[in-house]
Amino acid sequence: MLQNGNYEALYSRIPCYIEFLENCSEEFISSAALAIALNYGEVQVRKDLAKVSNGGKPKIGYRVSSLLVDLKHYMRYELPVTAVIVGMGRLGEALNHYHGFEKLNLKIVAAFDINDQYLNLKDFKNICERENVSLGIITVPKESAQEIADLMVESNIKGIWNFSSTALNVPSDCMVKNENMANSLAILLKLIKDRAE
Amino acid sequence: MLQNGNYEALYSRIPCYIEFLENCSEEFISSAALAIALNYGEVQVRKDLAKVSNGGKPKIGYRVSSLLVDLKHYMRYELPVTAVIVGMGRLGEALNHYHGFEKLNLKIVAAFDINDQYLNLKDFKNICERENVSLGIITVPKESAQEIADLMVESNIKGIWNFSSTALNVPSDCMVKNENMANSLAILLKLIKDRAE
DNA sequence: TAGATTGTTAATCGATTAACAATC
DNA sequence: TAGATTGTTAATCGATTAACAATC
Repeated sequence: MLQNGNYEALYSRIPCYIEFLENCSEEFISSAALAIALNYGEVQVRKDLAKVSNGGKPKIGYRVSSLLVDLKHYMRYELPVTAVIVGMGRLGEALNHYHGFEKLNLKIVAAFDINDQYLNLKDFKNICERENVSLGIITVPKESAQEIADLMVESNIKGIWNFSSTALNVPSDCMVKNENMANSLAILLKLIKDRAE
Repeated sequence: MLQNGNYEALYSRIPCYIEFLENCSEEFISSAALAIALNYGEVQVRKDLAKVSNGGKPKIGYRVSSLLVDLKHYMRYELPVTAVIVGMGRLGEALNHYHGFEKLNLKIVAAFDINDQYLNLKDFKNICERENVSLGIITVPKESAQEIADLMVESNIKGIWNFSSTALNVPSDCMVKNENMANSLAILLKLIKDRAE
């Protein structure tokens, strides 16, 4: 496993900066204005931007256009990635049609399911190798999630976006990001319930 | 805004403990076994469980059944919550049919959309008040997200699960949890790309 | 020059990990 | 009693915030 810092907190804010700046018509913007718009601390914004760009100018702020270039480059948006998705239930369908992945330079090249209106899993490895797929999206029920993950690892996929509600076992050179809807909701419900006393 | 600690990290692990223990047929379990199964640190498991239950027994471990009771009670699973969902595109449909919210004691009682096969927004406030709705799920495009959020606040909703890709402005007694798919994916892509050198 | 704004250093905070003491 | 396992105290780590110095 590689070792140079994780910065997930930072990585999660950068797309928000990008989103906001894409819709910003000014030539320059200050850290204070960004902080207010995105509900972050002012110092935090300056720290984030310092890590990513070569800085703003006192009294003027940051040039929006070059900040955008720097932020996107930092996130490596310019590198295209191809993905496949396995499990074409409602969630799989939703992700497959989602607008907003294009701007990340992600292309979903194949959709698999046991339902034969989609691609058959027997062709999975071939297709992944031919299309040089590096991301796998898992939207199958938890019972079959691990076997799909195994197939993905075997097919040289480097990252898994896991929507099934089970922990996956994969070698350390394959990244897994769990996106468990029910768990995420459980956190919000706990916060709501605690506030209500 | 209430002030007694946030513990989001802890809250996000608890549903995983619960999930695992639901499918565990032993009478007792050790922190080490849980740690291995869920890929957490052993000490972290013990700290988490100490916060939630009244403890295990050295040499024996934790009683699975009472641990489950304590974990669910800590998360307040016993309190039912009613929710509404606005925006019945593919993602809205997926969430509306999602299995796994029931176990959290959440019931989605109404689905709204401008498409008139669903409920009309003009009845929103009435329905929310009648059904005592405390959670709103937003799956509309970002252009209309803020106005839906305003309507929810006005209708006394206490928490918003926001799938639109924009920051919402709400008073501090309404919790917002952002679930921005594209941003979440961006983080994973960044990690994958960095690893590939 | 004065003032606004960036950049940096130090302090705080929270979460995780390590070391070890307590207990069945 | 010895050994396994829990529980707790202290150390570490990372992220955020506060205070202030640098600069245009």
